[in-house]
Amino acid sequence: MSATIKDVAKKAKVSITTVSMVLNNNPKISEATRQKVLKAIQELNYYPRRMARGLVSRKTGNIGFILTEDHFSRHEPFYTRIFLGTEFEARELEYYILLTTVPPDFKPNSRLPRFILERNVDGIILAGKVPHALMQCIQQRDIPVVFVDYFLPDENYPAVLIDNISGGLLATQHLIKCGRQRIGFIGGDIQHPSIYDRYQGYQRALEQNGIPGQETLVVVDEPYPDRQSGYRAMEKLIRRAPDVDAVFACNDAMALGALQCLKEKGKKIPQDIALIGFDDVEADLTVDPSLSTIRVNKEELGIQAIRLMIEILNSSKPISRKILVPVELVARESTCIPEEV
Amino acid sequence: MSATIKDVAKKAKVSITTVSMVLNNNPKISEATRQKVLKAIQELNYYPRRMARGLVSRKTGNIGFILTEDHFSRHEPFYTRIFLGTEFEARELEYYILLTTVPPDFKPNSRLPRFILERNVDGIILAGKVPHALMQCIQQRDIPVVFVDYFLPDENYPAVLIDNISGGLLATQHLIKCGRQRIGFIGGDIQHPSIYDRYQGYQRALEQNGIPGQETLVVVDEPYPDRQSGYRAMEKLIRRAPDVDAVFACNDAMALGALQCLKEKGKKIPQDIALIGFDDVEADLTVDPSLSTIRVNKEELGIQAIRLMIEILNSSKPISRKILVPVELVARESTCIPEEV
DNA sequence: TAAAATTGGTAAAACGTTTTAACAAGAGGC
DNA sequence: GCCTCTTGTTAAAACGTTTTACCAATTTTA
Repeated sequence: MSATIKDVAKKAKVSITTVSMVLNNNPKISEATRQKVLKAIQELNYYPRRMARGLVSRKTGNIGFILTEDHFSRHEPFYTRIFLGTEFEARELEYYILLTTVPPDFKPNSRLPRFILERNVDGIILAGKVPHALMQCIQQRDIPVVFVDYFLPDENYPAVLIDNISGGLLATQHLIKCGRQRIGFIGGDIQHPSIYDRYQGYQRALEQNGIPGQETLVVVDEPYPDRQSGYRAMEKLIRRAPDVDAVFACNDAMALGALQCLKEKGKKIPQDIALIGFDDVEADLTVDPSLSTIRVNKEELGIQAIRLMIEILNSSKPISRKILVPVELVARESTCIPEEV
Repeated sequence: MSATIKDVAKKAKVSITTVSMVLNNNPKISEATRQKVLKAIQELNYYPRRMARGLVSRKTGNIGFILTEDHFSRHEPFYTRIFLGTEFEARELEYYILLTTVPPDFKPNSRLPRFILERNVDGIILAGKVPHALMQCIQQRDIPVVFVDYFLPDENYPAVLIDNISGGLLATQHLIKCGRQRIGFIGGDIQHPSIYDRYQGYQRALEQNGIPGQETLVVVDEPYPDRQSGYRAMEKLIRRAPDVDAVFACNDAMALGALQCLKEKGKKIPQDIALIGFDDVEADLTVDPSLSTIRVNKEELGIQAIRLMIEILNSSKPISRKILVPVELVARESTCIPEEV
């Protein structure tokens, strides 16, 4: 078996306590003994076991990452990239990430993620919309949390968020610059803070340009923003407002659904209708025409979440900062009329 | 504080040992006491702490995942997808993955991954080529390992591998079916088992079709198979064999470099030269013409690795099975001459 | 110079489990 | 009716750290 703290103490002729104090950089230890202990540690190739340490210190060195099942699949690149961002940064800052998913319909008596039951994380990152019942369970065990790309409007939790308002503004301004005036908005549940903010940006851009908003141009009655709902919303929009000449979809998934719908209806994009999404996922480039969008740096969201979490873990007082990650317009074929050759 | 095993024992009026035995499904416990204990556990909402459990049982419930730094970045989708595969499956089988990277030039006295020093994993998955010095360190601590997409030819470790020979065969047969006869091969270090096997498949396909192999058509003196080396290898190949009419690149990164080179030289693809890669990464679709390739199910590699690892962890005797994950031809524009309209 | 404070260190308790060894109580063999 | 086996349970040791409470020696204060 490999060396334990006991072996080090014996070799350095000091007590176990002293070795522990050296390990934890306790300033009460004199330089002389510190060196003595350090030498023994090196000679024995000693390194403290995480499990022994964690049992008494109640620190695990792990950060939990929770998302709903529908947000973690090989077809959902968005949250996966955020997760990878947390992995990048956690590695840097000497933490490990434990990932788990929960069912979207998590009930108060559903089985909690194992790492919570086992007390195997110091804090939890919640990515995307999380079931409210889960939040309550976490809250009552008071484990520190950081939200990513979601937050509860009433409560004051720390969160890392996309600058959705700016994104909505950018997207809509771009459509206006392309000469469009009848600009539609299609979204999922408008109660979702991200979608709401993107909608706010849309509204503000219209106002700034003196374009009157119109209810018929806004379709936000789909519960979940995916391709299917994008298709349906687009169908509805074009039925209600046949003269629509541009569409801002609340995310790329819906935009791609809308694109399919428009193609089937024989609309030319962008000539008849310009289309812009939000997120910038890989699929945007594989469709024809390629999809303009608002680029979100997904890894950055994860990185910031880890930094914030670790700041919280090291702080004695509560922190409830919100961090806004900036976005960027990516103009592609779906909004830019190609030069005639 | 939340309940401990002690509280359960007190409530159920049994010893701590008995509770522990119930938790671990020890058959020596009578049904009556088992029920009594179970009831107490439920009433107290008890769940054993991982850290306490792990300290004595010497099981962590974690599996380490190691790759070299250059294999884990946002521009390297291949190994990232394998990693995600392990996350998918580990979640299913009640393990957590701890990810870390090591420098490609890991030296015998380099700092080992922290989870090894801390004894915080039950086994380690090694993805891609790993430094030999690292392997030796792991070996002498005898931690179970599973290789993914790499193995040491001399040693007999369990491994999950791509069916590279079949892939090389498929790719080359496809080029032959497209009517090509002067088929080049460009690869990185031919010592690398994956590249060697792809080359073997290439050779076999030529043989089967009675096409003589020619040394001038094979360029394998690049050390690392990325875009730059693909560009260089292609330059060299076309200089040595100007009449080459098809190229099989050992992976998509090199193929994409080769594609760029060919375009700059004014070659029409696939008319003048057909091109096929290996791996199937996202970028294949974003280039023009889109790149034909051999698709590797990267998540599947990760999934199989986890299954194999857990089988090893649960087995008393050593297992050194090798699993071959099948591949699939994906014919795109870079090999298929488009119909004239 | 005596009392108080500081410095550098230690023994022992604690963390929450599993594992080991031992032990009653009852069953079966003779 | 004594011995041996089984069955079910337990007390205590062990796992490898950190934390707590205390102590002796030195330095500072009054």
